[in-house]
Amino acid sequence: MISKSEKTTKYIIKTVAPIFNRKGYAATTMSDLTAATGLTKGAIYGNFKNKEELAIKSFNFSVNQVLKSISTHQNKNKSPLQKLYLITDFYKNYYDFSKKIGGCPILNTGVNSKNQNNKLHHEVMLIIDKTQLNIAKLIDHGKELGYINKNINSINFARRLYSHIQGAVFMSYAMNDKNYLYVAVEEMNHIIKNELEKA
Amino acid sequence: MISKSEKTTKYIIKTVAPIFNRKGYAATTMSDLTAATGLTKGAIYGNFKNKEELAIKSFNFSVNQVLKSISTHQNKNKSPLQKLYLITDFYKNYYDFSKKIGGCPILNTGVNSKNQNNKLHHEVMLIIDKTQLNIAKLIDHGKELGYINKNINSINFARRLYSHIQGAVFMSYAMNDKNYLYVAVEEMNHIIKNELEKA
DNA sequence: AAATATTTATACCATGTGGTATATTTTAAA
DNA sequence: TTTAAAATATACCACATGGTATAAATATTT
Repeated sequence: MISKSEKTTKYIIKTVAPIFNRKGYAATTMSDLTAATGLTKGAIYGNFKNKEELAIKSFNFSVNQVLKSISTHQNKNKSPLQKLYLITDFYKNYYDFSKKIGGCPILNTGVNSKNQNNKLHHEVMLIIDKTQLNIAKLIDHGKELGYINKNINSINFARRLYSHIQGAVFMSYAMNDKNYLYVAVEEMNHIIKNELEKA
Repeated sequence: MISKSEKTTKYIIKTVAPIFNRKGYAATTMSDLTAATGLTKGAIYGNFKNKEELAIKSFNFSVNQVLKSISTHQNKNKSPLQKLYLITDFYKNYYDFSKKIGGCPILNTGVNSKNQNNKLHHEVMLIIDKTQLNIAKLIDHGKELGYINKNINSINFARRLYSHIQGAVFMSYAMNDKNYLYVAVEEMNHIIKNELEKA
């Protein structure tokens, strides 16, 4: 049996996550949160220890929205190499996708939490590490199946790919221009084909 | 004759710029600024209309520190192609360099000002546009002198280069790892050599 | 249906916020 | 050296901040 507070807890996180994402931890006020949820501070503090706990759970909610969407997108193909291409393909629509959730949570929280909120920043680093590792595992799997060149360093390649994509995510966000993403995806696909794929 | 206020105005900007850069506009309080400068609010508001004006001038100060350093670094060589390599070379040390000024002002303000402060965000876009245009001009000059392949689209290449670098700037910042910059610089140099340089 | 436990609203707290009017001090001009 | 002007400090403003104790309302159990 799901309790009342479990439902409102989820409702608060879902409602509040895009606000934290867009404005950052410090700039988001409790008034923003009560206004958005239609609840009072009493209700919010009844479900969360403090603003920070809510911010961290909101960040993880936003990140999971991204990761789930990538995962779903990847289910279109079984091959690890094709799953890699499906990652870059996902980012073609990331400008519009991330707009709906208040921007890229990794980029926004990565920048906003640095030197500001160690717990949040720690969460960001964990997610980046995890994501890069997942890409590396995909590459390893591709090696095993003989699709991918075994000379390549999986984790290094994953880091390059992620860095490249985040650059385009930032540029498209800062300049309101999806084209940065399109170009970066083309470039990444080119690199995957030339460096990763076996002849 | 330089007036007293001109000196304190510059002193305030110089002192305050890294704080705005690190914390962002909203999270930086007037108390932060009076504490750092050792001046009172009366003094600060005597030299600046409001917090926003000071933030914009601080941003431009931080950006100019970066641009001047790049420019100085570029003076090591006259050739436009070599000047391009000197740009990427500059970013090898950007982790330590930007740390001194509170982080990359383009990245930080680009993210923090989006949907938060339109004037600041506008400044960021102007600087990015200007920087990309300068890179494109360098490429154009290289074409004229016969060093660079004329088939390449200068502004598109400049955008790719900038996007790639900012990705590494973000990753190194978020992950406390200079290696992202080293790898991205190597990759960019490789791309410049293969795509730009005439055989 | 009554009693109990959980959840939410109200009213408040001390402190901090950006900003300003004015007094005081410091600088420059006469 | 006196005087006018410019720059800085003080003291204050109304309002917002994160957070809490407690009362009211709502669910849940008995």
